[in-house]
Amino acid sequence: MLDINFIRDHTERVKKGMLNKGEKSTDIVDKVLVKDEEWRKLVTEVGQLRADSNSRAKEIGALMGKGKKDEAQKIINETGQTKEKIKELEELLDQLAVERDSLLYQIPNVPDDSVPVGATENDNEVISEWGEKVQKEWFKPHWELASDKKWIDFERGSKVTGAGFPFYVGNMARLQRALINFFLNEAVKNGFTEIQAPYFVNEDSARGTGQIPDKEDMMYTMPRDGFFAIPTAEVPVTNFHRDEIFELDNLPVYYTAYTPCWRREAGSYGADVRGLNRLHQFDKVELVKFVHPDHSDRELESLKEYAESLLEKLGLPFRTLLMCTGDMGFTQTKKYDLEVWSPGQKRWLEVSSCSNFGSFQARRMQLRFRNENGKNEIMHTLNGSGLALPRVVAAIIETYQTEAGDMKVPEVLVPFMDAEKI
RNA sequence: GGAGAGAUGGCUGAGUGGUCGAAAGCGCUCCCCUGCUAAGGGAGUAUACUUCAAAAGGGUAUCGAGGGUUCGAAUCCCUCUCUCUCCGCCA
Repeated sequence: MLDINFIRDHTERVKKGMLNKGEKSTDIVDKVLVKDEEWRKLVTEVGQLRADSNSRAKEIGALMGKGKKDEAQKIINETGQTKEKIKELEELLDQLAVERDSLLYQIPNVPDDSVPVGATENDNEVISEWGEKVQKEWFKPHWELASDKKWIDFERGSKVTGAGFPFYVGNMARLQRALINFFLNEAVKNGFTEIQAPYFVNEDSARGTGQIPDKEDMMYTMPRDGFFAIPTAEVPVTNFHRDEIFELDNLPVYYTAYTPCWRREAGSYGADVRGLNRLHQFDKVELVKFVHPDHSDRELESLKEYAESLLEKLGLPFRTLLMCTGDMGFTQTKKYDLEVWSPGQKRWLEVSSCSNFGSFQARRMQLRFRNENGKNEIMHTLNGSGLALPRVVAAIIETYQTEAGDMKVPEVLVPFMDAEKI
């Protein structure tokens, strides 16, 4: 959520950001300012009433102490209406705060100035491309190879759980494990602390990173226990430090975590969802950064560059996109997507998304640090995939396939696989 | 799952209805003393919101969370959460 004071001071900028992100109307900004105005007026009023009431109570206490019960009783008799009035206004105050906050939650983060203004994915900017796209006539899509080799069992996955929950079998299970190890090792080498996180989170955590109320439908829920299956490790890892205050010297903090991710993907259909392109359960190594607000810009750049280095090491051609305002999402100030080339499908597949959230997530989570002046200040958070497995696996299968129907193992994975070909 | 104990400021820990936002100690910051080290003396040291042009200063709230009783709650009552101990179960 945005800082209400920021909205008050930069109203036009907030509105412009909303429109650029594709919101139809900015009425909500005006509404929230009105609510805030009412709330602040009332807070002062209630404060005064409570001050009166407190000073009376002190007087009574003093009189009682001296044994002057009659005088005390006199004052007690006067307090009746004030008490009722306070109660009444307190209820109104709570209600106003709830209304103000629920409006506040609906205002998206303001895009950074460097983000191109645009409405759809067509307005995203391709900022770099790496690798040579090799194309052979006999190239097959990964699902054909995977089924020939019995590497991925979609049918049994459907039987046991449902569509989008495949089994990985034999060498493919091994390839997945190799990738997870490779990604985690690389991250640790680059200063990220590895952590293992819970796979379920509670409602507060889901709210902290912004899945609630915006993207509730993306998550699987366990109503009996009040848990959500994590749609990404970002949720538990960012919430790891919820409500904490960091010492200045301890920033930045980097984490990496491997977890499965569960997404309902309601409404998805068509050719996009074939094979490994879109699953309900998939594996991902996530990267999360907690940083000083002055550094989040450059931290995003280094995060993106790190994610790119993984694809380079795997020898997979890819391109990097700077997402336009309309395609970047509610909570981000700036976002890069990495797309790997899928030669079997002849299309780009998103495998990483690196985002700067500014203070948007941190404010909800009360994630603060003690700044240069000894004051508590909201920090900035970032995250990125490093990387999501299924589409990387798809690209590896397709890129490294041989005419005989085998697959060469990418060089960096050979030590993890104990095999050069599968 | 059963039984019991507990949750107070950065930490330890006092406080069972009336100047308690909270004793004391530790830690931390500043100052003084001391030619090193050690020790000693003094002052300060929570957060959020609000008021104010700003600072200073006010005000309000916060003793796990939420509700209640009362003129007044850290203190009494109810609900919840978490932690610890014992028993049971268990990878």
